[in-house]
Amino acid sequence: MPELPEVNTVRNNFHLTVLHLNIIEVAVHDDVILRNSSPKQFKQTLDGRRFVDTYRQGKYFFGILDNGIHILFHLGMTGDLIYYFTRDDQPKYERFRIQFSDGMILGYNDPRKFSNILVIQNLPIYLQEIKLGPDALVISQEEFEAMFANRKTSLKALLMNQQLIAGIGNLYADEICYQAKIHPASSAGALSRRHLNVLYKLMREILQEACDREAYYQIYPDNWFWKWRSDDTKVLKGKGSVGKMKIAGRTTYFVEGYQKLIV
DNA sequence: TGTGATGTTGAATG
DNA sequence: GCATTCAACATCAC
Repeated sequence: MPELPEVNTVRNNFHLTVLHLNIIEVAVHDDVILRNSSPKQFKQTLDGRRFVDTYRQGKYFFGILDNGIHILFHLGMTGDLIYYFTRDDQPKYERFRIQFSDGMILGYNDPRKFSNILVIQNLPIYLQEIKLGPDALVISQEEFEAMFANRKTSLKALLMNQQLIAGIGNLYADEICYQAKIHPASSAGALSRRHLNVLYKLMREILQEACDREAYYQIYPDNWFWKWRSDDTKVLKGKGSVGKMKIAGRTTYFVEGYQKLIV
């Protein structure tokens, strides 16, 4: 689920549903994803409070309580926030739930339990500790271009490095490389100003478009890569065959020939 | 039955 | 200290 557009959508929904509502009950079913608090501490932190605002940087989404404490909801690979009213609708892999004064329940669902739920006293210090880079929709073109200087790593690894630029994961990295017609294994430091210009523009376009469509894949534009990458008999045939390889430890799809390898 | 999965991290290496 | 790579994390679904 969760790269920048997905997390942004989670944030928007959070605003539309539970912001400013009083928290009346918190229940923890599986505490593995609570990385710096016990279930008891977690409950005490939330009980009787309200979320009054949120903050998102890359894939890091924070709910801000009325006493200034931040709760990080990092969704990992499979985390999601589900809203419901009756127990029948409780999601199958709910790890904890927060009930609000209007009866709405926020269920935190995460089959794979790679989520990180943290209680954070001081947001700036935390962000500094994890050295989180600027959000991909906020970073300036100058900052973006400067990241690439003298980098030995691959384009894809750079795009997915959250300490350099926050928000891009495996799927959107492939999409950006495809639309830019640049091979994801290209050497980051070897890209020209022109390449970087195209990459920056496309990165913003793709992420913004995905945010606008609320990360709802089915209504993404037809010419996007993700739709066809597993089916090279169709749209991509005229461009080349779809290649698959591991880059930066992740399965990577690209179109041979069409995406130029720059080294 | 194996394999891979939209992420991060800490250890290991250079 | 910095840059980079990669196994490990825990579990489900095809």
